[in-house]
Amino acid sequence: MAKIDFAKAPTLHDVAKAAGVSKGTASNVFNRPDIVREEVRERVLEAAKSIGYRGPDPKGRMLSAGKVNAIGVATVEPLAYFFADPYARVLMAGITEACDANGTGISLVSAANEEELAWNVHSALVDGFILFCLKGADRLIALSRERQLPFVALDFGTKDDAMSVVSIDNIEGASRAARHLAELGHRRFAVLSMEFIEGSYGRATMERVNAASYSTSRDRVRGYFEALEAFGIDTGNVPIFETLCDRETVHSALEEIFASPSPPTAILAQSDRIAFLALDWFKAKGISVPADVSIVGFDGVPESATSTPPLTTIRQPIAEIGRRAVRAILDHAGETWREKIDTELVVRGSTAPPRD
Amino acid sequence: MAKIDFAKAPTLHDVAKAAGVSKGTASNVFNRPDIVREEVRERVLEAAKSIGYRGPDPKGRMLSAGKVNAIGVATVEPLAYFFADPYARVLMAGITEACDANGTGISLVSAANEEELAWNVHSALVDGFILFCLKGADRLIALSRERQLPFVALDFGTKDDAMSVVSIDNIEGASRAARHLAELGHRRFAVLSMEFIEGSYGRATMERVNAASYSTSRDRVRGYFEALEAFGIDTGNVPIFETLCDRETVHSALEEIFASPSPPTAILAQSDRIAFLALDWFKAKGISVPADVSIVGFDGVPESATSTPPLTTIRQPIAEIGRRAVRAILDHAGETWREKIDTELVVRGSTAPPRD
DNA sequence: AGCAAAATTTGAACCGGTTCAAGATCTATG
DNA sequence: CATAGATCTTGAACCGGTTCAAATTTTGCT
Repeated sequence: MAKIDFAKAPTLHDVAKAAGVSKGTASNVFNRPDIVREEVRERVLEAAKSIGYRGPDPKGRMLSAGKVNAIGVATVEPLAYFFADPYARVLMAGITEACDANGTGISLVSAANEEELAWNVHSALVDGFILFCLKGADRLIALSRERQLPFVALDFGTKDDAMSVVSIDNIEGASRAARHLAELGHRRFAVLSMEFIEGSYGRATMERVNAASYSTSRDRVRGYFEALEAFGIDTGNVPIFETLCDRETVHSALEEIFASPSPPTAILAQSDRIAFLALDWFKAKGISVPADVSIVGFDGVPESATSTPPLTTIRQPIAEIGRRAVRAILDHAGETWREKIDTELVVRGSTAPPRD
Repeated sequence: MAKIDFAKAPTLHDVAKAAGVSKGTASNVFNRPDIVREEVRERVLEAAKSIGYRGPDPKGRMLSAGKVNAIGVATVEPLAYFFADPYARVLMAGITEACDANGTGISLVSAANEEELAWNVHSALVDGFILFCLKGADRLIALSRERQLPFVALDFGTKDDAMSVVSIDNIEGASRAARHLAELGHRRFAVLSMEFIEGSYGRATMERVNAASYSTSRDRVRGYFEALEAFGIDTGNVPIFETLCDRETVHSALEEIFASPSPPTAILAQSDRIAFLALDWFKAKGISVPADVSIVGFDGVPESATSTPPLTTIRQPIAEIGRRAVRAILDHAGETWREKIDTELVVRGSTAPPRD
């Protein structure tokens, strides 16, 4: 195995010396060749070639430029999350697209444990962060603040105004979902929500909803109820079940919901993932969707188009969110940029009028 | 919108001045706090806090350290490819896992057009590259060489010895596939290959195979034939069809293959993707797999487990390849590191004895 | 108190470039 | 031929840290 000595790489200074010019001129040869006399330019280029210099090292350029031309996408999940989760993937597609168009690089920063995350956020070579907030958003935000770089949080409801955010209108989206079902004639509902408070699940009261630390879940409930009330439905009777978006909590919520003497004919699921888990449960129980019960999801991940049945859902323009986040960093670094993007109801096969 | 002035961020120098110590001491406070007298340490920390200094800027650290603690994953596809392609995703999962474990960051570098790619490779702030070679591998390799950083190419057959490579044994893997079919009793085969030469497709002669610029395709053919010959099968009669891994070229190859008076009972597909396209075609034609014809893929992407029927395939340890590539950069920078990883036959539902 | 060893702190050099005011050289014109 | 103006080149300052030999301060002991 030939050992190559990467350390001895020649520097601009070496080139300048070899060509008998100043460092400044040598620098110009590579960055503004037009202002250097042709003869000198060629001499420098030749010298560079002869000593094996391939152009300015980005490390040096970066320091003096003060920027690295890359943005970091940060999350609390392990790095692999970016490539595994459907929502994350579509989002990243949008982010990468916008970065590509701008010649900006992307660094993935994350870490399973708190300490490493702090280090990673503090030491990432980036010009700004896009915070992919799931759990642990607060920590992530605090760390980003410390880093004193522009950052934008994604779709994360927070009361914190002093922060850039690109998000969707959860209330509006949720109310679209509920309105759709109500218009189909449904009158008995149940809500399958994401966590209101980290780690909690089970039947939730409206107090808990209002005390939510995750405003996304809270807003979606509000949106649902707003629409239902417009149809004269007593939302006090609509059960809300908090889940961890996993099989166990979703299924046990459904057990409880359908143990009722007058079970709902329509389910409002706060995410597609929850909806898919519900579809599994219905299938296992021999409950037919949408004949026996309708369900609408939220997010509009690609899989929602191909599930059985295809899922009626509220589509977030996920990729667009990614693109806008990049633009927010690139074009609005330094300001507090807040932007809300519209959602869209996508009617597919999981909703139909109630059996009556 | 409050405009925050990110430019005025205080530097280590400011802190030192404010605390009345030298820059060197201030630096030590953050990097080797133990060697600084407690009283001084606290004075510096206090000064830092009071002027809003949050710790050393990684840009500066990086320059003097000479390394950035991140590796670049480069490909010629647009960035979004990393999040879209199943093979890429599994690979990235492996890469990220290894990086995570090492506290190393990941930068994605790519570009659709040649010029930008060159710029991106030259200016990426990384300590080394993993080259995700698909098309355009040569350019990518040339660029990486120029950058004079350690790099390792992935699963890319090349005659070039002066380069680190982590790859699988294509000959061995392919021969496993063929042997499996031969052992089931098949005697009439056809090969659906990937490109031998960029952009070409259609029936291929053995000359073309041997002249392949993509050695992966070539080696797989060699592996197939090696195994078949061991069963006394005359490989001269086994048709090889080069495809672009897309619907059109795969389907037209199959049209031609099955137009024969004695069509094959077994198909050797050089990638799962090709195999999936073939499954589509068989389904459309009412040809039953594996009753009428058997097919084995190559790669073992996750989808192969859930296709209809589930695909018998040669599983590459894709994630492991990613992990090893990271280790190669991290542990063997500077040497020419070459490593071959074993494949594994995964028997599922797309192969059965021939109808006879 | 006196002195050597141990513990800290300093200051300059360096990492690899970019930038720009000032100086040097060249060109064109009267 | 002199000179203003245009064109190049230089050299020093700067980007934000780290490092280490040398200088300084403390500490431990007699």
